[in-house]
Amino acid sequence: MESVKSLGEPLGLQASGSEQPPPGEPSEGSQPGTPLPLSSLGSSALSIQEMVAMSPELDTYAITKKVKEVLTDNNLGQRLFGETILGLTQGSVSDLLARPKPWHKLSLKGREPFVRMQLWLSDPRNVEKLMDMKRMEKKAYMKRRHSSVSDAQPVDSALPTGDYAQSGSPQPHPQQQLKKPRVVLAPEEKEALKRAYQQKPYPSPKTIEELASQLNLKTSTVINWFHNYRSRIRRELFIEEIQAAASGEGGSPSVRAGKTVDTDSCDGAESDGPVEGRGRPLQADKVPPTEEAARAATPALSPGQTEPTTSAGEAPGTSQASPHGGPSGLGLFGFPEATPCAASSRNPKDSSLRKKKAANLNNIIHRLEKAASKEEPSEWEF
DNA sequence: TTTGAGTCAATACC
DNA sequence: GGTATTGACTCAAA
Repeated sequence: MESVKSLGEPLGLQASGSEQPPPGEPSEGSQPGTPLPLSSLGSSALSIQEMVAMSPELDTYAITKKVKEVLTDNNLGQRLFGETILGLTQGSVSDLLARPKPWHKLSLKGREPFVRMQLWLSDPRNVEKLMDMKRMEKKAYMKRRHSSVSDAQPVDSALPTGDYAQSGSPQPHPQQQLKKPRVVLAPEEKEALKRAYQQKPYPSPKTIEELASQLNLKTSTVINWFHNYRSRIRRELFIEEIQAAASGEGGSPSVRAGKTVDTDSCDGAESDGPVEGRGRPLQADKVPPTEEAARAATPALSPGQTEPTTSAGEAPGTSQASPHGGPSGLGLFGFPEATPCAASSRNPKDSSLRKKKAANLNNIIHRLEKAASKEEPSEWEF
C-alpha cells in the first residue's frame, strides 16, 4: 500500500460495485480499444455507455489533475494507463490529460474516458493493479529480449525498426507495407497555412485547391490541416474560457496547474502551440477577399514567385497589417503583428488571449456570413 | 458533402 | 524511454 502514494479521496462518482477481481491478469489488456472490463474498475454490470449517460457532471480538470498526479507519483506511464484503463493510445492520453475539455463540451463518447478515469481513481487498489501489470510487462519484455538474444536474432529484432524489409522482424501485414508515410509539413508551409487561416478559417474548395498547388501539397492534406487546426484552436479556447473563469472567481490554482499550454508556447515544436494560429492577428481592417487567402500563403514559400510585398523572411502578416498597425506593428486588436513568440514572451497570457479572441471572432464572422447566405464576402468590416 | 469530435499512430522532443 | 505534437482517419450530425 505504501507504493500507492497519492490516491486520495474519490472525486465524486463512486464505483457502484464492490467486487474486485484478483489482482494481476493483464492478459491482453495492453491493446488500445480493450480497456479493463468495468468490473475490474469496481463498477457493477452497467455498461460504460450507461454509466456515462447516468453520470453527474464531472470536473474533468480535477480528474485529469488527479490522474496525472497518481501516474507521476507511482511512476506509471501514459501508455500503460491508456491502453489498460482507457482503451486509448499514449498520444490520446497525453492529449486528454494535457487539454481536458469541460464536461459540458464533451459528447457522450468524449465523456467515456473521464468516467473511466473517475472509476479508476475511486479505488486505490486499481493503482496497485496497474503497477502489477507494469511489473509483469517488464518481466515479459526481459524474457522476450533474452530469448531473442539467445536465438541469435539480429540486434533488437523485437523492436520496430520502421524498415521491415531489412530488419529481422517478422514480415508485416501487406497493408502495413502499403502504409502511407506521414506527411510532415515544413515550418514555412505551416506558416503559410496559418496565414491563410487568418484570412479564411473556412476556405472554399477553390482556395484549398490553390493553396495545395501553391504549397505543393495534396488537397487532402490542406483540408485535413484546416480541420485539425480549427478543432485544436477551438479546444484551446475552451481551456482559456475555463482558466479565465477560474481566475475570475479566484480560481483554483489546480486548474491552472496542469496547463502548460500557452505560457511556454514558444518552445519550437509548435512554437506557436496549437493556439498560435488564432494567435496570428486578424489582418488589419480588411481581410482580402476569399481567394486572396491562397495568394497570401505563398510569399513565405516562394518569395521569387510572387510579388515581393511580403518577403519570405519577413515577419508574417507584417506587410498587410502595416497600413493599420502602423509603426507600432500592432494589428487590429492592438497586439503585435509579428513574431508571436516574442510577443507572448513579453506578455504571454494577455497577448495569447487576445489572439485567440481575434481568431474566434474570425470564426464567428464566418458563421454570420454563412447564416446570411453570403457566398464570399467582398469585404470584411468591423 | 461538410464539419466537428474523437482517436490513432508516426515522429519530434526532452 | 516517456511524453507531446500533429497529419490522417472514422463516424455522426447537419
